[in-house]
Amino acid sequence: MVFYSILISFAPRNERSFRFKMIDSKLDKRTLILECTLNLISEQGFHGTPISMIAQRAGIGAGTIYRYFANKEELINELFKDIKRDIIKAMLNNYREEGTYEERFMHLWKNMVYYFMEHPKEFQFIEQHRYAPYVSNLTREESFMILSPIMMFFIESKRAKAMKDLPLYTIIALLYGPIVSLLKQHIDNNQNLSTDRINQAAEACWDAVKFK
Amino acid sequence: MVFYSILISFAPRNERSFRFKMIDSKLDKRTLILECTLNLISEQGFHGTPISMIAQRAGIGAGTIYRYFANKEELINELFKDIKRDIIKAMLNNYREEGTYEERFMHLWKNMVYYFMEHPKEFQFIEQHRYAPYVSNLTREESFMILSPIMMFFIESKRAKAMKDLPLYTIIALLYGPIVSLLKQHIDNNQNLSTDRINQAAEACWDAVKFK
Amino acid sequence: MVFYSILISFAPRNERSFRFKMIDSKLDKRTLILECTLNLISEQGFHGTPISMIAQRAGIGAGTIYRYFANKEELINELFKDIKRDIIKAMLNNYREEGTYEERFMHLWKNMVYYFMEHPKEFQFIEQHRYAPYVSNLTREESFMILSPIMMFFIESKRAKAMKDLPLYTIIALLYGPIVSLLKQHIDNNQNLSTDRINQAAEACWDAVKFK
Amino acid sequence: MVFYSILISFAPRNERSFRFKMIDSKLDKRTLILECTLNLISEQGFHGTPISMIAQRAGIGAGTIYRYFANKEELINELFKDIKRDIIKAMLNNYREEGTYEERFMHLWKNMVYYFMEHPKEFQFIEQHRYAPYVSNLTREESFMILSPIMMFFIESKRAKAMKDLPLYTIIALLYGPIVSLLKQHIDNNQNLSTDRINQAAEACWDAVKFK
DNA sequence: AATGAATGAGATTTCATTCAT
DNA sequence: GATGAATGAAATCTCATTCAT
Repeated sequence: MVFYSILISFAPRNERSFRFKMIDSKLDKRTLILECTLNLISEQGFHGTPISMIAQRAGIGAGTIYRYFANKEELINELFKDIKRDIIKAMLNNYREEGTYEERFMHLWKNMVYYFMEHPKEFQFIEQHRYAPYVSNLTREESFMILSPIMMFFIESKRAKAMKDLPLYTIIALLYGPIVSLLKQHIDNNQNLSTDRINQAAEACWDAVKFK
Repeated sequence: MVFYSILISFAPRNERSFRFKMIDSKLDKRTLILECTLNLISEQGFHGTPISMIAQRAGIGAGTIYRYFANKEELINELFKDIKRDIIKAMLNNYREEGTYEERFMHLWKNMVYYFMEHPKEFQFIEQHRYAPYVSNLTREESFMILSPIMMFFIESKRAKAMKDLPLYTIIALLYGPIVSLLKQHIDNNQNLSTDRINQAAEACWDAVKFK
Repeated sequence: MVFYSILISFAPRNERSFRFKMIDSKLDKRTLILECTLNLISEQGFHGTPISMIAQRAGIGAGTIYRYFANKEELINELFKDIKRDIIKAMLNNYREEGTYEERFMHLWKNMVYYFMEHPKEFQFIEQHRYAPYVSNLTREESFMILSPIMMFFIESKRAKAMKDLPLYTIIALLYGPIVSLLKQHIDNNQNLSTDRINQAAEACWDAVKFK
Repeated sequence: MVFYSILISFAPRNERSFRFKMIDSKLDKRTLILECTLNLISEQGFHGTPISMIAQRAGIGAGTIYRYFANKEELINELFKDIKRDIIKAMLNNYREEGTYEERFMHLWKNMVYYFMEHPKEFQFIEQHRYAPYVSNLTREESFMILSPIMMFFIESKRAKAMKDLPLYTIIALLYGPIVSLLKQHIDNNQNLSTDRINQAAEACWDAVKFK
């Protein structure tokens, strides 16, 4: 469940992350490796992407990757975490705690849809690797560390009788589940996501959870 | 998009299925291999499940697997197809074209949830392998061959003004997406799916698509 | 050196060979297996011809082959020996110990060329497997058992000062070597062997060995 | 037809050959692999020479071989091409376009015999793999690219009425065929090739093709 | 720090041979 | 006698990881 797993991984940046924006060739290379990994995995699949191919694409030596990541598992893992951070960031883009609950929901929900539409590789990667053993372990560890603004929004909405009094996780399923399905249709099945379809679906999602 | 891909694969049973219940050691072995594969993949993941391990678990020689499946890809593929057939069968279990549209929806929707709850390995496998290259090809090939009762139900519901006039694929996303999310919570995150939660979610899904 | 190895393998038929012409289903099957083996090897190469394929082509069970041949090596071996016998037989076809030495040489030499032209599979098989370890051992064992009419012809020709006084094996090389080369050209390189080319070459070979 | 296929492969040396004499560990390893392959194949036969054995003999890891050759077929192929180059080089050793045609023929012909006598493994390998599918393709591709000095020599000899007016390929068969046969006797059958026998055979070959 | 050649464990797959039917 | 399913040893090949340069 990505929505959930995204929310909970809104953890404080570690040392590495702090240096993230510095113009630091070491971190540039780290980012480069992650980008090449994402691109190659979305092109060739996980099986078809050996470390040597990532190195070649990145224009570096294979051994160099091991200066940034302990092993292939950690590389995938870090990529997963980085993408989750980006998703959260995108979803909260321009989000203000004002307006009606419906308006705020629409903002968050559509932000996510548009982010995924603009980043299909990230979407596919997250969906594909959700079940990988290392990812789920990680997720669980981080699970109760953070309560993100989005979780807060749901809780507040329920309290304010704007949303049905459903279990938090049921709400997440009702709102995030359709996003995944719509995007898979969009990406895989050529069931194009027009602005109209997005708006209709957003409304329907709200109908599912809004207080009657 | 599994809901969809499941629907369209409601093809007539092939020879194999007919002979299925015969006490036929050859078919027993085929089934045995598929079962061991499913179990091992759900335990060890796809990467952690070499052919040799499947053979060992099944108590047969590794080469024997190649008498039943041309290669590992075909084995996974056949497993995927078999599970899809079972899911469809389960969803249509006791389904009758009578009662209100809401009642009929509840029947289909809950059938699917319960099937997945009772078959978590199958659920995980289907979700995990949706992106595998062979699967998407398969899906597309079968895509327009069959119009299942479920698709018919959606179309009829719209015509009868029981459901909103949304694109068919939007409806599917709104109804199937939450199932996937709920089940992932159930299986991965220990967010248990009680009968209450299921009923609440079913109602909310209906709220999302029902004609207002 | 096939010419040589052919000559010396003109051994008395063993029990099996005696029954060869009987209408004996066991022997028919043996012959069938050998024929299919030869055909498949010439089509698919030795590597591409597993026992199971031979069995399939012959329309019999794989296990059955093991009733006729102890193992694959023996099968190839027997095929080799059978073909050698046929070649000898063909070369001596209509051969009479009369006429000039040149005439008798022409008869033998052309018989062999024509036989190979009509049996390219046999030719290729013999050439291909000359080096197989089992074959060379065999050849050596049989080597000094038989003095064939052809060897006799060479010896007599030398004695009669019709041929140069060259070592027997030199004569064989001078006469058989060009046959192999010509046939490889014919089969591989589309350097067609016309009657003219054959006659010219036969004459040239005779020029090589005839007494001056 | 090797004589021919040798002649036509007298291509300009590639990069590899240039760097050949440099003390370059990478090329040393490539050469090492080829040498071990040739030795093992001549000892154990093609079937009896798995990659792992080559690696062991070369004292390197099995995977290393795949850094130099894409697969086993390419390894054999490269070995074939390398040997062909060496043969051509040997045959033209000290060859000058002067003297009588007979003298020049003797030089070329004996050079080849002596090279093969000194390199029996190379001889056997070339003879053994002439029929391999990849080799014949190769040969054909290169077929019309090069007109070697040897072909020129034959053509010129015919024009000068030093040789009979036979088709070029017939001449090749008459001269190369006996070489193969003689060497097989020498190597397989212990029919030793003395200088006398070589000289006699060379003369006889010349008798076969010389203008009368 | 960066490289990429080398490694070798391990994966997939083939196939000669056996043996229960 | 015939069969062909089953076997499993062995072959080819891949690739994550190491380490000398």
